[in-house]
Amino acid sequence: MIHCAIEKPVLFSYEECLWFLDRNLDECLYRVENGEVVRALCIGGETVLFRISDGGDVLRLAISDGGDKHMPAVEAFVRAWIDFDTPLERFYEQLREVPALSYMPEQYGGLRLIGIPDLFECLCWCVIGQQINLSFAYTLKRRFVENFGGVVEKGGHVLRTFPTCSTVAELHVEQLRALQFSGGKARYLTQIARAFCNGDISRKHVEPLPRDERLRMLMRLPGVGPWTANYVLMKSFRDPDAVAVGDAGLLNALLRHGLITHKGESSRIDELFAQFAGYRAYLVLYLWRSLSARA
DNA sequence: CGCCAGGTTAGAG
DNA sequence: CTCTAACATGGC
Repeated sequence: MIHCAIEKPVLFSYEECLWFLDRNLDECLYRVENGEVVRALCIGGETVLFRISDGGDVLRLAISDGGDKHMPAVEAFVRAWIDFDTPLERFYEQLREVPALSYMPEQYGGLRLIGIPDLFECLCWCVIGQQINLSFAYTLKRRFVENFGGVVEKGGHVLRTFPTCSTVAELHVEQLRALQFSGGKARYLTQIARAFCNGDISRKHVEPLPRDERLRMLMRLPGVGPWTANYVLMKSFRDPDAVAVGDAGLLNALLRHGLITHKGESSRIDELFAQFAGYRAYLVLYLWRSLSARA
């Protein structure tokens, strides 16, 4: 067991981030227990288990034995996953300028944009979640991971890793249909997996491109439309201005705040987001956050 | 039973 | 380019 402490950034709330990580009880890629996050991570062919806990001014990381040499990679993953490196001061100023949103820095202060660093995982999660309610989406993801992903058992924990593209590329549509995936989702998932295996797409290819090119590259994949492409920019590439256009939850949040009176007021939405240049993705996150009551 | 859900696609006009 | 139906199923 090796430990490490990361200094928390300004405007960081362990509690808020933990709330986000724990808000859905059916998450299968990590566990939240006793205020700690436990997760498995594949690094260079090895699977290491790590644990995150609150250490006051620091975040504590612990890696289970054997994984000592992977601490730098785990630390880098956690920093990226929980978005340590975005300063939020300016965003909170922007929120305070909009009366309907001015409560947010107080209510959700320190909430960070928890990402999905792996591009393949992020795309699969989008396809799984399209046009179904979130709880069913988590059910489908669990079935997907439990049936086709990896398992690690260490120190009394059973943890799972996301299926690899080579595994998913070999799946038959009927295997996914049996898990109650629609025919469309089943086809998209296997086709996207093949695109990764073929090298038709990879993070390395997409990352260097400007936003429009990234969107275009992503939308060439089957099952990837504007919503998914922007969601991927937000959660996997950390584009600060990516907005999941037309998102059902986002529209509901805008309605609840009286920022629009009916869905389809795209010009008014554009105006609002224009005020949040540099932090549009964070505005989406905080609006999503507002849809869930505090536990 | 009906309507909506972290949408996308194919086909028609 | 815009509009529509179909997709499959759960939650309410």
